[in-house]
Amino acid sequence: MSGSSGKGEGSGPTRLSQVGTDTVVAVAVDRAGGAAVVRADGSDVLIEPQRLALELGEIERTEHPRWVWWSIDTARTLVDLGVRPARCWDLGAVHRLLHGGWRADPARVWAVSRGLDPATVPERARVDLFTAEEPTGDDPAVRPDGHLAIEWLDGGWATDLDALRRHARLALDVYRRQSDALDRLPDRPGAPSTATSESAAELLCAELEHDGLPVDVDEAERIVGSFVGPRPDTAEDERQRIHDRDQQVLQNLPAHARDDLDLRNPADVKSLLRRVGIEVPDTRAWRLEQLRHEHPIVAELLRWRRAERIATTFGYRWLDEHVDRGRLRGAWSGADGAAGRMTATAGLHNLPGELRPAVAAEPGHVLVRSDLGQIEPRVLAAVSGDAALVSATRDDDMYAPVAGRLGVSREIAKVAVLGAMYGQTTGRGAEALRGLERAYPTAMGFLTAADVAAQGGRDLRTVGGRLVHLDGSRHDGADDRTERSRAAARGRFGRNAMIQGAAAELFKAWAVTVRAQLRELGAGEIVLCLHDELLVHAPETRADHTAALVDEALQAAAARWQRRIASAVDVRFVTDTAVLRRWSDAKDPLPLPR
DNA sequence: TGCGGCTATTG
DNA sequence: CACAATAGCCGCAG
Repeated sequence: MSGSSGKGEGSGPTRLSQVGTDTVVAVAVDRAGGAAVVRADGSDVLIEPQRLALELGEIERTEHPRWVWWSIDTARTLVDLGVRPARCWDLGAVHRLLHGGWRADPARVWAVSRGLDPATVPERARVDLFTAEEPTGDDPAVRPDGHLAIEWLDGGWATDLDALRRHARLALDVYRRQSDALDRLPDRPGAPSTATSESAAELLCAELEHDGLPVDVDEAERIVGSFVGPRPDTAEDERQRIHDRDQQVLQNLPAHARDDLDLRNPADVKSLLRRVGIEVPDTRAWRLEQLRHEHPIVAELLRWRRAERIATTFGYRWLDEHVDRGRLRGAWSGADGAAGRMTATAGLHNLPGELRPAVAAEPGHVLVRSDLGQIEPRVLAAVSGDAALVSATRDDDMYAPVAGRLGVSREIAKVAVLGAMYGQTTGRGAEALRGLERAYPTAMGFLTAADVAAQGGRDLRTVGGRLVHLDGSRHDGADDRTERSRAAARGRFGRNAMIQGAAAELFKAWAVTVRAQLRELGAGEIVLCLHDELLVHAPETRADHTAALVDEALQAAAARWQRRIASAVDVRFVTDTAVLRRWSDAKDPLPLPR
């Protein structure tokens, strides 16, 4: 599948508009204005707003197309309408894959797809000064200089059907160009496959935002209350609570020393500790933990920190803001700016362990929790093609054979492997690192190559084709030592991005495979993605079925993902899957219903 | 009001 | 206390 672009008429390449055997249609939709669907053969369907759900649903059922759209905004609108397509192509997501970075607004995606300098993309304010530059060409959405016209520039989305049809046609044009670019990417034969799974992941994000994570609100309130007391009735009440909690710590000091001490100010905490004879370079919890027995105020302080954290970040205000009708909802992103992991707001990705009992299946349902075991070292074996490391992945615990080969304990082997992937050069794993170099030279060479390239400020690409941009610019006035430390940091970042990024691609391939199969079988819905862990909310009666589906989906996704790698290898990936009532029940799973 | 530093949580 | 993320509060510069 190479990009033989035929003779072009006008400007665009005329490559066949298909991914595999997919039928491709572009869609532009606006809830108030309707939708335009444009097929690859140029035919189109215009849909009035009141018939959106009906007709879009009908196209999905009868044509089963791959839907092309500009960004996750379209996915959100469709999900909102109750339309959940099986397959899609998200121009914004593919743009980020091909070109890196975070910004993927239509004006930018369009410009870059046509080889225009993104720095010349006009901004709204500038365009206003040059109204003479209003579109005059064949397509009123495209300016004479090749950039998208004013209607696109500030998120403005024209809502009449003619404009929507133009948006869809232009989307199809960008799709063809992106598809070509992916086919031509050197040494990344899997890039087109990454593009479709990254697109589906973006759609999954829209669904996660819509569906939310099931929360037992009473339990959540109970847990928050156990840290910070009952809900304050008034603002004054709340201030009093905060004061009381502060005094609980400060009463350990003589009265005259309590004033002017702010527990929220690290410098004040240092001087507080100095008063009781404790000198510390910083006041982080792990450091204070070791001094717990030195003075009673240390334990009080740690307890205060815990409560303060719940009160400020995961307290009643957090519940009120993010939990609605029993679901915790946040904004999801399919790929962060660095290596391409999914991200989420509203605490979905950093919920403290104490709050996990509040994440619970609804009546008649269960949570199927599944996580990938040792995903990063397994991914390292796959992307580097290191035969010895690949054979270590046959073990359920791949650190065991590594430890055996190195002649060190499992713990040391683990620290060394993780250290190699993070770029650690000192500490306990440092000596074992030399052993790794001898035993797994191909894997270590892969990491070193990424490190060296990144130190030099050269951009990298993950095995799936994601561009990881590195800023190699020198800062004026930075001395040699500073510059060396910046280069080293870039090296660690680049080395890790190749692993974390590839792992994120595998994870998303798994997640969207699970999504597709759940959809077909009505066996539940994904409610959380957590880097290497999936949470599926499933009907109780399908619990064992759903658990099996999740495991089988990994094998299918991992096989497809490995076929993306030029030096195809056979790494074993493993899951740990359990059926639970509450997220916290991981240690005590439900027996599967017979 | 915006930003860097510090802190805490997660994978 | 390496790699990544979100998020709160504080002090300080503008």
